[in-house]
Amino acid sequence: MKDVAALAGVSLSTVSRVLSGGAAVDPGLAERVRSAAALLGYRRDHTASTLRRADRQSASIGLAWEDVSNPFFSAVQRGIEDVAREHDMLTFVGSSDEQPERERALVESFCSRGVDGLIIAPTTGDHSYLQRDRALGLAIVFVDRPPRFIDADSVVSDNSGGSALAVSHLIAGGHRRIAFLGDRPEIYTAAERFAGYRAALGDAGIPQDPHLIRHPRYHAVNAYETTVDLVRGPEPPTALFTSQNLITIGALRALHDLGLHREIALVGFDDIVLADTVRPGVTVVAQDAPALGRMAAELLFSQLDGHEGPSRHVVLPTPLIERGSGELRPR
Amino acid sequence: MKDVAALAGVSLSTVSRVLSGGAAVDPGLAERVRSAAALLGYRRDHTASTLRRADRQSASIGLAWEDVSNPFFSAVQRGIEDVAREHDMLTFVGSSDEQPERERALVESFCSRGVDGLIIAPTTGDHSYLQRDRALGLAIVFVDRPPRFIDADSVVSDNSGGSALAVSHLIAGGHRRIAFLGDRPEIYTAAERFAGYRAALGDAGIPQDPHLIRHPRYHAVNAYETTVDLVRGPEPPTALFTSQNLITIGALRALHDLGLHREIALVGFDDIVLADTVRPGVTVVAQDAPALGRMAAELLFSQLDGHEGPSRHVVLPTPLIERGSGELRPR
DNA sequence: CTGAAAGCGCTTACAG
DNA sequence: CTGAAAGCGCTTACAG
Repeated sequence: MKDVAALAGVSLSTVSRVLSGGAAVDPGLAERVRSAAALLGYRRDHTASTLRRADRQSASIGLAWEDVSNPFFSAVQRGIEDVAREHDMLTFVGSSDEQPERERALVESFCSRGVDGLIIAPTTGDHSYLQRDRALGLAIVFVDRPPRFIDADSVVSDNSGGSALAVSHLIAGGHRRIAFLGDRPEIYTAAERFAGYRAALGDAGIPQDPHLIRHPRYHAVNAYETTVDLVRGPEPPTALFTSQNLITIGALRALHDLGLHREIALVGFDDIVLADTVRPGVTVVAQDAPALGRMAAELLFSQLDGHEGPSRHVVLPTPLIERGSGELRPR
Repeated sequence: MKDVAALAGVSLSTVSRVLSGGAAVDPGLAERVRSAAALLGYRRDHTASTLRRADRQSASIGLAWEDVSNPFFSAVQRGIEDVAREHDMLTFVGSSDEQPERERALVESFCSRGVDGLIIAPTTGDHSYLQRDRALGLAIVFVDRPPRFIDADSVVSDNSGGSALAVSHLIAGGHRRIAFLGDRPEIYTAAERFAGYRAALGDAGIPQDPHLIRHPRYHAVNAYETTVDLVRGPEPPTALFTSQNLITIGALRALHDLGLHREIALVGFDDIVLADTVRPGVTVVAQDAPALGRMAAELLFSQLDGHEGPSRHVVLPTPLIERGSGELRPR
């Protein structure tokens, strides 16, 4: 900037005023400054600007996902980016791998680089450590799951409602032996989906059978084995409700390998690629990941625009998409 | 930091020395500083530190993808993150949507926030605009595609070799009418894969048939229509080589809908979810996206560690994964 | 080993 | 409208 000022023959103040565009400057001088800047290929140091500016905004936000390579989160991220771009905001992104310490380290890194806001898919754990930064003006929105021990804006899918919808759909198709395959119940989404399953059974007066309730961890391979175990058991289910995308994939592989994909009904939570190409097509209740992201970003920017008042908790619907696997009748 | 110094009863210099950990400080003083910092919940402002430090490193890098929500890029990103974490580096990420202006705006934003390095999946276009920053010490690595008009490190998959492998595999299975479905040939990867297709045909002495060469744009729905058009034509292919994941998905849907998935062979470039669940399983040549990311990150950090010398161009292999669809014989 | 002072690249009251 | 000066939160020669 010094060089630009020297070349244009004006003071640093004037260069700053021209380049930041706010204050009134003589058009002739402004033009001289602009052409000097262009000639030198000058680029403003945004971080130095942030340091001195009154608003102290860095125009960057931090995203903490469970795993950036999970297509669900990358779709959420894309929704956020589309909104952030309109605000000229850049995004830092990192993975917590579901480890609270790692999430916290990530948040620390984001904050020490002066982000204006945080969008977090919270790990299971205590989030009160964010209270302090929040009180100091940091904007925070939680997505996919609500946090614990902190009151803040959140955007989640209707996990229990969507799950109840899925299970009720199977019940309406005549099923009574419906297995539940879900992530560990400590995880909020897993617990909510399990609750939806139980609610739907309860509404229909169907007792829960502990043998049909399984919690394979996350990975598709475990879901595969769990499915094999279930269908080979003494009283196998006539339908499966697989409450997470990787679990759906594992279960689907197992049913196909065993040749049972036309015998045992399946409804999954979360849409998956090729769900409509497999035969029968995979019936799912679908989350709208980009919409979750857009909504989270809008809440965040409204906080940055000065929104006060009680926390907002948005729940997005999860419609049922019928493709065949969920419409198979019990034998 | 002022507050920490006051509470510990030392100068700012001493606090800085203790917290940055380099210089020798009296252990007693150091302890006083550390407990004062802990008491106040002090967090160092990393950007201010960057501004003044001799090395001027911000410990952040920028990633410019075509689309952050494309699972291929999010897998590359994860590979980068794993390496970056070891170096305590944070990553900015954004999408260019294959638009050169958008990529450039993204790079500008990254640079004005002082990133130490850039990993770019380049859009088709001129990248000489990066020369200047590169000369000024910015580390740059290109991934997935090489850049044009700039010499820099790059990491790509063996697009032509993998494609030739795929097509030779079909030829070895007895096919001679093999259709090519690829992205627009202006895109580097598309051109390379097309070259591999032609090379394999040439090696086998099979003439190219223009009717069998199609360039549906990117989206799965176009690939669907192209496939329908191909197989309903007067001299339909007996095999398809679909040279991109979304194209593979579109073609697969079309074959399944038309009931031709056991008649017409298919090999895709890039692995896809459920490829082993569809019947027949989808034969592909697979890229190792996390490995591309890790390698790109390692090249980047070696530049930051002072690597000099000619640019390095890494080509990662793309093995063939046989699952059934590529092993169907011509009727 | 420690502190006072200068300065990184900017912005912003404050005079003029 | 313009410039000289102070200062954002840090680090780093420079004396002591």
